[in-house]
Amino acid sequence: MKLQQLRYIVEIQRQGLNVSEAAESLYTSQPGISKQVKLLEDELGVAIFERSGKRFTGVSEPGKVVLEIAERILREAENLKRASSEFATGSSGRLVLAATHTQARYALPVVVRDFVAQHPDVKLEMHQGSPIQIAEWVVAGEADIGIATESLDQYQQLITLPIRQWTHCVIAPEGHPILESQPLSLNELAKWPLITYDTAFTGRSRINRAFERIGVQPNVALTALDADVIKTYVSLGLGLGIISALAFDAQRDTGLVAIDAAHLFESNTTRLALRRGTYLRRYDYDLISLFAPHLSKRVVEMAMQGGGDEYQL
Amino acid sequence: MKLQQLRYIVEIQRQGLNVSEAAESLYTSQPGISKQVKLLEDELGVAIFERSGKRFTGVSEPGKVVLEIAERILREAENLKRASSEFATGSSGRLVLAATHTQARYALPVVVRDFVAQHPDVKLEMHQGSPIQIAEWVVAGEADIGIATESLDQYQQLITLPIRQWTHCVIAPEGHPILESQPLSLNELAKWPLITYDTAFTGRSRINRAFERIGVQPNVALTALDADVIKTYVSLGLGLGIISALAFDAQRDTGLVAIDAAHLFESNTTRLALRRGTYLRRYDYDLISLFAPHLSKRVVEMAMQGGGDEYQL
DNA sequence: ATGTAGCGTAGCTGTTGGAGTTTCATGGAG
DNA sequence: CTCCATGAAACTCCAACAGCTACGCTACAT
Repeated sequence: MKLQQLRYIVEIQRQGLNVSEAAESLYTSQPGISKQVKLLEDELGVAIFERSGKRFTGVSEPGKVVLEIAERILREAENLKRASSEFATGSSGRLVLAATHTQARYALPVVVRDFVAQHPDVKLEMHQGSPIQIAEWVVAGEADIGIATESLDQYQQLITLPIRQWTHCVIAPEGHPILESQPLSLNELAKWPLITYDTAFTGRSRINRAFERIGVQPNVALTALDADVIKTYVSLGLGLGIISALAFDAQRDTGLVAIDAAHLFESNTTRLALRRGTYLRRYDYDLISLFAPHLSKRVVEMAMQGGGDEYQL
Repeated sequence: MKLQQLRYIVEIQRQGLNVSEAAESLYTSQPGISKQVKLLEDELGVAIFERSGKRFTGVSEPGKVVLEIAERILREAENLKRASSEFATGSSGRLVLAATHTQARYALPVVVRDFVAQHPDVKLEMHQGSPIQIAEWVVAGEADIGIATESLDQYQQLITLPIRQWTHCVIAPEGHPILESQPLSLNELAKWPLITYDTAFTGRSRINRAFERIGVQPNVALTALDADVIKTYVSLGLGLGIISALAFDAQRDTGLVAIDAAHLFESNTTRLALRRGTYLRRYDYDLISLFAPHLSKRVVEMAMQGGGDEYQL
């Protein structure tokens, strides 16, 4: 059994059972792969793939088990390389951070600044995307750390850790009549056109749920992917905005007023996602600790080990 | 990176950093190993071993991490072979069960009989040993399943599951004066010479602790590794026996009387030990379920996954 | 000082992984 | 039904390399 052979079968599966494509993506020849697959199957004594004639048509029952274990082995092999390259290159390296707009724009700048100062030799890359994209990047190993408020709990292969809680706030242009009605209620809010986040972004699900619970259909005039766009349209008078309280800055956002809405919508928890079983380098831990001081190396290790038991904020 | 290279470095560590011995135990030549180690170190960019001149004198810091991951990879590779050989050979295979005398003699016979009937093609091997030996066999992968009452919780690499609780009983020759004193007390017991298990066997620690707690020094005249020996000497009138209640059978053990001692000594829990991260075959699960019906495949899988969270009887 | 255990180096060889080309099987379009 | 496109297997060939033997060198013990 060779690591190479395992790489081949995993890649064949990834390419939808097409050996030629697998060969291409691994920069080798199709016959070479065919041969190695055959050798592996002979050695293990089981057929990994189902064939009809010369086509691969499926993964056999034993093949499923074999592929699963093979993937684990390859992941560990990846870890081995990561771990030793960390030692080899000292503090230098590359860290890919995947985050949503909200996090990238409002929460991460300070963290990134401090991290870059602490680790000048680490190339920090930020990938911005939707929560689902973020989760998938982390699962695929394309990102080392993912940060988002939604969707991260859907993936069995992710370990997620709570970073911080936050609530929504309502923003209105100065002088808007709603500013008179204190305290703010959902019914009051529903009378106005609303501008808020797109589905599956930044706590949008909590907003929907709040209105659903009182049986009121909000008038969502416009949805956007980020608070900056929302703020722009609120300034233009198109409606009231509902955004993360993290995203409002009284200094900068002139002409706008924020009203706390913690009592209207459930609070949200920003979470950090790591791929289960991945080796974390010193600077991975450092970035996490910078972002969430309560997540010490020890706490993160526990979560990676335990898997099941959830760390509570 | 090749699996072979990982095997080499792990074996070097196992053989106390002696490359020549590692070569011998892997049936290959010393220069071959030296060369592969060097290649691996070059590829990873780190020195795995510390050398003084041409001697290997230690494992470097990165080497520790590398070796740890390498061991995981090799274990998974082992799992892959086990898994596919299970499919390849159908229901046949080999299962090594390590147990103490008490278990092998009194608890396992029924289980083994049923298992053999269920799986005529599986070669069942029993290794009898001390609890510590059992634990080490399982850790080393020499035994698939270990069963004992003591010591199993000392090993981080083992998953242990509770099988059943049992208590001790006192055995005496018929007509012995102690049979008059009901209920039995520790102080009463301490007046007679006692015959019981050797240290670290079958709940002996509980026996010691009970006497310690009341500050009485028991007169242990003889210790043995198993209940059969103890019973023999009790029959000869050398003293009173303290054995597992499992080991007494009123039918067979004529001339002896057992007195329940559940109120004198803490109860003991027989545990089953598996190596963390090992692939279990269908018949491994079957044997476990036969022995402990509450340990269904699902429960065992949970324990293997979770690791931390303990299943309670 | 000297012997020995034990690793590295050199050179050789058999094995094998992979490239290139050809052949064969399948399934879909006309 | 025929023909063609797709895609896997078969075969040959070659370069790379793992591993072996022989030998030299270093560290350490006596």
